[in-house]
Amino acid sequence: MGHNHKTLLQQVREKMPEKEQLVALAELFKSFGDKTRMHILYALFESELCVCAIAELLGMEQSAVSHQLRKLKEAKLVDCRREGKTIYYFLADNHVKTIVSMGFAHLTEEGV
Amino acid sequence: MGHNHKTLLQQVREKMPEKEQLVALAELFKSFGDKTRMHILYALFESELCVCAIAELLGMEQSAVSHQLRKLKEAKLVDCRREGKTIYYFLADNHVKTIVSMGFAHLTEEGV
DNA sequence: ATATAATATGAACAGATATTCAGATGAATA
DNA sequence: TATTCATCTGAATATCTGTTCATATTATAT
Repeated sequence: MGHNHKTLLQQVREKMPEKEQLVALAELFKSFGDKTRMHILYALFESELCVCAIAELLGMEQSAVSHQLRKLKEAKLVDCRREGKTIYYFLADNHVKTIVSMGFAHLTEEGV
Repeated sequence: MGHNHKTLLQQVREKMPEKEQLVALAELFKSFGDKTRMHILYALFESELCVCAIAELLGMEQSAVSHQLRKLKEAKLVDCRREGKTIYYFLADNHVKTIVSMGFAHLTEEGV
C-alpha cells in the first residue's frame, strides 16, 4: 500500500479546494483542449465572426463549427448576438485571451 | 456555403499563428483538462509528493496515478526525482500555477 | 405562403482517453 | 541471490468526444 506520509498528506489535504472546484477547473481547461476550438478562439481574438465565416476560415463544415461554438458558449468563453439570419460570435471576456497567452508562454519560454 | 466576408477573413488569416502552434496549445490545455490531473497539480502546489502519497490522497490506484503522472511529465507540467525506491514528483515551473490561477479567476470573477 | 439563407440540433460512427488488471522494472535489504 | 517495496508498462475495456449526415429552426425575401 505504500510507506508512511500521513502527516504530510494531512497538511496537503487542508489546502486542497473542494472537489467540485477541481472538476469545474478541469472542465474549463477541457474547453481549450481541442484544436478546432483553439482555432476558433484565436480567430475571435481578431474580430467577432459569423458561423459561416469561421467555417470557411477553418475549412470545416458549418455543422462541426456550430457544435464546437456551442461548447465554447456553454463554457462561457464566447457569446453571440444575432443580426438578421446571421449570428456573430465573440469572446466572452478578457480572461480567455489571458489564459491562452499564459499557455503560449509556457510553450515558448520553457521553464521559468 | 455562406455570404460574403472575404476581406475580413483575409485580415484574420494574416494574424493567425501556425497550425502546429494551435495544436501544441490545445495539447497543453488538454493536460489540464482532466479531474485527476487537476487534482494532482493542486496537490503539488503544496509540496512535492511521491506516487503512493498521491494515490492515497486521491483514493485511486497507484497505476492510474502513474499513468496520469506520465502525461503530466510529457506535457512538461511536472518533473520528478528519484530517492531510493521512491520517486518524488513536483511542478516543473511557475507557469503551471499561473495558468491554473487564471482559470480559477475565470470561474469565480465571471465576466471581466 | 413559399423559397431560400444562416444556423442549430440529434443520431450515428470512429477515434481518443481514463481506469483496471496483470505483470515487468529497478532499488534496497536480508 | 531471493525478497520486498515503489513504481512503471502494456493490453483490455468502457466511456467520452469530435465529425458527419440528415433534418429542424429562424429570419428574410419574393
